[in-house]
Amino acid sequence: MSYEQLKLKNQLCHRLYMASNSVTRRYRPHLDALDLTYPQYVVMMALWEQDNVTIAQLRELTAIDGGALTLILKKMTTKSLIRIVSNEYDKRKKHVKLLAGGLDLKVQAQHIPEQIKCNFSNVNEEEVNDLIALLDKVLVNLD
Amino acid sequence: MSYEQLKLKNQLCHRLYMASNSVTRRYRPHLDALDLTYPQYVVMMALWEQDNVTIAQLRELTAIDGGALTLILKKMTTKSLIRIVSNEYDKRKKHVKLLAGGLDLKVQAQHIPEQIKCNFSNVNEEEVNDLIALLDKVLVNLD
DNA sequence: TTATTTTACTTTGCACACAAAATATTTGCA
DNA sequence: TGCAAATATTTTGTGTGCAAAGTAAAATAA
Repeated sequence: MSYEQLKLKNQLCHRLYMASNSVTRRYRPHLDALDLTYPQYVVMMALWEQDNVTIAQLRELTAIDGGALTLILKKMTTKSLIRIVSNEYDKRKKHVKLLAGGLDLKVQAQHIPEQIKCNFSNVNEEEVNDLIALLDKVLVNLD
Repeated sequence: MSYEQLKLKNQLCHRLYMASNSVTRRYRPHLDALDLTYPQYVVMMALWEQDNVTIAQLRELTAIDGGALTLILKKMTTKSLIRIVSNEYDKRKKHVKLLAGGLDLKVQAQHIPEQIKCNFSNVNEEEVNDLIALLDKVLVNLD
């Protein structure tokens, strides 16, 4: 009956918590320049890949909570990055469309990924891929 | 000039974001039973390992933001889990001490780790260890 | 000693993350 | 047709995460 399993050093979840917060924090200076928060950046990346998706699809793609997404999209609308359009045939559904300002940001954002990689000097390309693969395995069983 | 790097599937950070949120969400039902949030649980784990630490040490151990930690400790004090005591020789420093209620929770919490592992049927013990090792490598360069 | 700087912690303001309740439509069934 | 169940999104309330400003005490410099 050792409480070994309760020690912080054995908690995968705490590692994920620290890593997620730490890495996201590294994005901040880059995203400040675009006047975006990290979740807003995630929404933008989703839209740059596929424009005119419904809010439900965006939730699926980004894994951002629905309630939070409403606020995030509202702010992005205020910044004229996107436009929300109700579906003509099913008024419950709403589509999110990029505006010119949102499209332009893609050009400014294109170098962020490689700049972020500089923060990972301690892990090589292969390890990043291993990490992504393992996280994807973890994510299979979760939501 | 492909925008390949901006695609969500290539973002380590988004994986960390999703994994951290998803895994933490899995703790919720278990922690609700103890009337703890996840960050509060992290603080408890730290204290169960080492009692009577300063708030600065707790910040170091848990990687929880200082401002947030003040609120978290306030709530834990209200629940009579801990007690905050000013250092006699340096009144800037404060020590966090477990109360009986906080100690008792350890017994109730001891089976949470193995119950959580049931959510990771898709990854084996070795993969969890690999994941932890890789995350630790990532964390070396961050804060 | 007194003034300045540093250290430890708290407060404030904003942006999520989340569960649960509310709202508005649409679908499916009697 | 009419109405209950399902779907899509928003709202509400609580709890962080974080940067920046504020406060108080201790260490250091002048």
